[in-house]
Amino acid sequence: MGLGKKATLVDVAAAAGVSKMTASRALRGAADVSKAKALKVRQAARDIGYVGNPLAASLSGQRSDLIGVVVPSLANIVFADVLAGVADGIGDSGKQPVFGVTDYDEDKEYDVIRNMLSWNPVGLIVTGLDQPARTRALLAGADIPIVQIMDVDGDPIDSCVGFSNHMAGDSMANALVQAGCKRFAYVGCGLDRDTRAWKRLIGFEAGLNRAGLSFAVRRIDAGHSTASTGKALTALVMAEDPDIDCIYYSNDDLAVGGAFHCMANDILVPRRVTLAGFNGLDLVDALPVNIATSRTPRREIGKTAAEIVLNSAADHGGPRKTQFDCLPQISSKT
Amino acid sequence: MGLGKKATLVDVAAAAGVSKMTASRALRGAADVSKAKALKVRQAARDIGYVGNPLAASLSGQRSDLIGVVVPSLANIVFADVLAGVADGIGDSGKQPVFGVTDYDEDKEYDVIRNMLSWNPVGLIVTGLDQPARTRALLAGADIPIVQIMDVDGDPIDSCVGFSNHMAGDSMANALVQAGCKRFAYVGCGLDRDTRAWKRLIGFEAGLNRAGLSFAVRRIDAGHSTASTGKALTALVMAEDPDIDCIYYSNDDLAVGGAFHCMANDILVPRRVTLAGFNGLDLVDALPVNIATSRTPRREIGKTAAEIVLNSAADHGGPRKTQFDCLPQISSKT
DNA sequence: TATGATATCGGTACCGGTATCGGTACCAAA
DNA sequence: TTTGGTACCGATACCGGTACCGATATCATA
Repeated sequence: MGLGKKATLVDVAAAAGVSKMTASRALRGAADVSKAKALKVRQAARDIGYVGNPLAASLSGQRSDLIGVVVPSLANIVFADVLAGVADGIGDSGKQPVFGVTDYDEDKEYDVIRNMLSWNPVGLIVTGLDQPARTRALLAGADIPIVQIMDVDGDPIDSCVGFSNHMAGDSMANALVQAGCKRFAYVGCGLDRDTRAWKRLIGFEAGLNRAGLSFAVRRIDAGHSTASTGKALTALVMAEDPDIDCIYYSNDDLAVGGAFHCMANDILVPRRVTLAGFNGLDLVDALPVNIATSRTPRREIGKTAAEIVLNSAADHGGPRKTQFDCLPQISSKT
Repeated sequence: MGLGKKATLVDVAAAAGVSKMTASRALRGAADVSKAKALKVRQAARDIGYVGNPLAASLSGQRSDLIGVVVPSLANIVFADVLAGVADGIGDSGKQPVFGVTDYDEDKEYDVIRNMLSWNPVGLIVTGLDQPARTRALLAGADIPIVQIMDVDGDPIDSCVGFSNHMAGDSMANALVQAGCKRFAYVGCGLDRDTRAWKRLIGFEAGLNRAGLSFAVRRIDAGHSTASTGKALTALVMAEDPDIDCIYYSNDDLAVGGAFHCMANDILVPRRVTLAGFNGLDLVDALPVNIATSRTPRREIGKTAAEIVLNSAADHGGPRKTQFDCLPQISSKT
């Protein structure tokens, strides 16, 4: 198995006939190394297959090339897109993303962040703006760039990039009222944990209120946001109040389930009932019926966040705040 | 920001009035420490908020508490489930999972694995059995447990846990033939990269051949496996050969798109045409029409893989191979 | 020729832990 | 009292890099 020890920097140095220190500098592309020796070192490194030990480098240099990314869940495609965006933004900068998942659990989030911090990354990207105080303190205490994403409704610790969930809900309500919807229901899952979905709900209600309306039915469930639960909850809601002509869901997964319920029961969408979700999943585009949604710029968010981390080494211009739009996409009832 | 230096082991040791070494032992719960001092050390650590530096520990101890997990994509819920299973299997063992994504790219896979190895993890879980030679060499050279997952059709480097894609395809073909399907089409995406999907196709064809049948149409596309592409490709296939009465997809995402196409065009499923996917997504259960699928034990796979890594420290009983079943789920045409 | 500046290098001291091994202290057996 | 064993503890040497600073060589300028 482990055929001999791995090559270290001293091996490279020996092979190149220079000191360990010069080898280190050459490999890192630092200045103050003559072209000739730099070349020789790189050659030697390649010859003996030197890989480098990030552990030692980080321990010594106080900094690693890691960028921590903390998301609440991987079961939601949305965050996969965010991660892809981050990878995009990192590009070939030599940095490397590491992921942490919190399952929407504050304690787990704290642990994950603390753990990430102990690997002294160059920066941290965390989902959401509403961490509890001790987590905020932890984040604020680490003097590396912190970028909070997916939300701008609140007080960022450092930088933040996202969209306003409140406004997204509000403008969706407007659009639906404009489209002629009269009797509204809400279906959501896991709102106790997901403060962003909660903000959308509040925003939506604000929009309704402004039009003199309010929810006829509100069904907030503890289950997972899946098509199955969306289907089941939709059945419940429509049984409870058959006159409902619009249902707003906390996200597209549930809304798709609602669409399935309608299809299975020959309820015309959107003519008879309008369904509105959130995120703008690809799935929604393919659906045989039209349901409303708001496309979230998740990939762009990930990319921008990564760029902020990368740049904040250079520009010490303090925190940056980037806000994207998140407008409703909706087809008329006809 | 960075208020003073972080507490280190020597601080703890000083506070507890013992040597650095004793503090280290006490904190790790090692033997050879008196109850009294161990208690004092732990107390001191808590008092000054000592966190510990995994970088230093790994560098010194030759071993970190990381478990690397390499998956091809996060855009596919399947791997999110695998990751969840891994987290499950790790439990509170103190180990920590780190993820790497390859995008089905061999070079990227090599890089990701090499990088992970350099953090000397306790073990590696990688997707698939068909890595190119240099990647296999890399893996084999690292003397830590390697667990290859999601596939058993081939020659594992060390341990492996998964199911037979070949058999899954074969038995699905059988089931569909039994159900009365006569004229078959295949729709798949990214087969050049995803060798497991390829194996399913081969297995499926073997099953068909045994029944004296073969594909009337085969549509292999380079796009991504999404409902949208599934929908589009289904339209193409059915236009090309209107007599098709069964379509096998490389996975559920595409199959769901196919279902959407049929719903939008009033094509009865499964009466007129039977659709078969792969993975057993939750989405499929909620769908208003019945489509066939094979439920993959992805969560169990992740969990088992993690357990193998965890245990292989103890039992040096060599590689383990765990094979799950992956049987077709299909409803009759009536 | 002496002097100072500039470009390159190497020695050494860490970074924050862990492994190793050589003491002590203490108690039972000889 | 001596001997031997056990339980516990600490000094020291690393792990594999990087930061810092002093040393050397070369070359232009005085």
